[in-house]
Amino acid sequence: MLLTDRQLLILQVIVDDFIRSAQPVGSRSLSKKEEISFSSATIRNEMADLEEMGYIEKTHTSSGRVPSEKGYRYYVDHLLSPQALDQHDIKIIRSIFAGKIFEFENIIQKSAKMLSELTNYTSIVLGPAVSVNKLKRIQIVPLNKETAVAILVTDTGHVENRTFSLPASIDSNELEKTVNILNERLNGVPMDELHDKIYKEVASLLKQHIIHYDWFLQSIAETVKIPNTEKLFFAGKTNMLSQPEFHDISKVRNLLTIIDHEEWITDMIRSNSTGINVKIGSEIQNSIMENCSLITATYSAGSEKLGTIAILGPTRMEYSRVIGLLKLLSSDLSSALTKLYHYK
Amino acid sequence: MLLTDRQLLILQVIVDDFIRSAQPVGSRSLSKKEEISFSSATIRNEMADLEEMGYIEKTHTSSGRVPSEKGYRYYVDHLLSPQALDQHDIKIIRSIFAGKIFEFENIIQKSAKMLSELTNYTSIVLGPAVSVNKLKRIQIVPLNKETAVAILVTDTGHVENRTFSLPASIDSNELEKTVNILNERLNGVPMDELHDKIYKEVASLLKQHIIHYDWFLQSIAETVKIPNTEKLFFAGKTNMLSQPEFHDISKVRNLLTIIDHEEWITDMIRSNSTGINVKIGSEIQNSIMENCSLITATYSAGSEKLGTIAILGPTRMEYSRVIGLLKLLSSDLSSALTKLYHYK
DNA sequence: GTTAGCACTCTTTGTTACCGAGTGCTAATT
DNA sequence: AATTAGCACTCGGTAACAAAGAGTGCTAAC
Repeated sequence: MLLTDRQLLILQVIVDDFIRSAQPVGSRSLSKKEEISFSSATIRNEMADLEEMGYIEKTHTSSGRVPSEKGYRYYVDHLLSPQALDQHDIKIIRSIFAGKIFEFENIIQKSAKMLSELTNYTSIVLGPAVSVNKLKRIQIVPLNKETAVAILVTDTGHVENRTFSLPASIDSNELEKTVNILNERLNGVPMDELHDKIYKEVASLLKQHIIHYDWFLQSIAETVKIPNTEKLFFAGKTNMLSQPEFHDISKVRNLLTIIDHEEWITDMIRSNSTGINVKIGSEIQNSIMENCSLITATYSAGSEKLGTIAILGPTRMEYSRVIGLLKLLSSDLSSALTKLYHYK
Repeated sequence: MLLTDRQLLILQVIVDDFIRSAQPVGSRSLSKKEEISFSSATIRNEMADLEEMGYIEKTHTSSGRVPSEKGYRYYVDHLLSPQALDQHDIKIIRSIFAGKIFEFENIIQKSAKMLSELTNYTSIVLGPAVSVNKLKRIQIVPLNKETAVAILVTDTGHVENRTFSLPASIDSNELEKTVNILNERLNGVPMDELHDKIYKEVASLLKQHIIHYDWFLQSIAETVKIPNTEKLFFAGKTNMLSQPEFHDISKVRNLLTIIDHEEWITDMIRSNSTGINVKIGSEIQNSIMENCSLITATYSAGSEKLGTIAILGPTRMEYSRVIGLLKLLSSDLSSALTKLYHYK
């Protein structure tokens, strides 16, 4: 059953008003708005219909109306006022990319910070999985007779390091040879294939040159196993506390607890589609996030998808503005990274 | 004016009871305790004296008493029941050091986590300043024609890395020479002296070998400037939310905001003395932390002080237990690190 | 189809009363 | 002289109740 134009208008004004005020919207206050020309009684009738269809709800029998999840969903899908981004917002976002950009993490963290400051919601950026990057160089720096640091540099300039035990028997000559072999054989290999590749291609070579090679080999292979979880960057974790729907301590606690579980957040945010994605309330599939919405946008370098930017806020979120901001940021970020990594 | 034994006893029981229950302690409930053999009227008289001397307070005219800051201070300084650590606590702390230890950050993070889980307070560990470590090796890995990653490894196995621009003119041969010179000249130099040392000792050498050396030199010198802030490790940031004194959202927000300002926390925790240090309420010198206490303990490797472990909780904190835990952990941590870094 | 009018519902706010836990003081007891 | 029993008093918390206000649904009139 389709909504009439008037119902659409009323739904839109209700959602807009509730997003702004966080207060249930009554027929009388609606009738006073300039975009609405009919009486409160008419509005009451229409609201009764909208409620019957599930787009709005009452908090109690004689209260004003509040958008339901279905209402928000409809609003986001069909009623979003054209996203004219604020000049100030644009300026702030652009400022992130003003200076020369060297490091990925830097710019990502800055993006997250700006987003959370602009919106006053929590922003989360999911970085690229290190595991898909390719090895540029491996280096082993002995610290003393028994331990050494292995350093892995990827083609994106990301550095991983890990300390491990050296075999007592090894000398610096052998170590150097090993490193050379490793670099020769492993250059350009994706990080998550290093472990296998070492056994397949490096083992035999190493055997010829190194005494006690087996234990050393295993040790290196183990060291090279980078956890393939994408790194998360947060900003504004506590912004939720200033939202009126979180004036209840226990809700806040639950929410912050979830936020501190990075693996859950990663699962929540990682998306296989590209572009903007809006999850409202129970669509997030997490009962504690029932009154939250999660808006995600993907970013990429060249044609390769790298990660996701997300904003977590109350269901009563400024969808229009947030979507606009995310679109802008993800596209700016993508082109910055494309340049940074010299994709064409 | 000295306290009588009976006043001491009463003060102690009040503090103990309040720490346990978070409820003001009345004369009647005190008189029922087995360690107390006199009547509630007597207790009332003594409490009036204790209040006059500023050790305890009333929340309103006819309420029970609550320890004042001065009361807590006296309690911590003189009345702490001998810290018999729970076997279970000891076991947990010891478990941190069970496996072979390779990496500093690992063990520190684990310590913070265990502490916060055991106590249900917020735990903060201040790591050592990287700036006092000595350079073990510097490595430069070119990513493409224009950029390269500089990697600095310290004698403690800590790795810092930074991306920077390469001069267009440089070739791999020159780069290799440069790295060799840097390593020759800078090995063992404290991290915070690298910048100066490069200008003093490396500049002239570099000049002989490298074309366009000046800009390159400056670029490297800049890259080598490691921020000399100590790294902070947190655990249980939101534990405060479960403390009854923080049932007020605005308090929680203020507190969490402070906690997210790492530089403030660093200042708060960094201590020049060694050993255990207890700061109660306003002694923390931060009005938002008025109802918090901060207990810190230092840890070291050999005779060199490395950092600080801290527990942040409500003034109504389990001082005895926390101090016990911190003493144990800081000494275990110190000996583990002493071993790890091969101090004698 | 729209709207004015009205009875009704439910939250919010304020008032009042009362209970219980606690105190300070005085007088009796040890 | 120190301790304790007794009692009047204070204050926070809770419940009960009333009144105000915002809102609804329905009916009848426009």
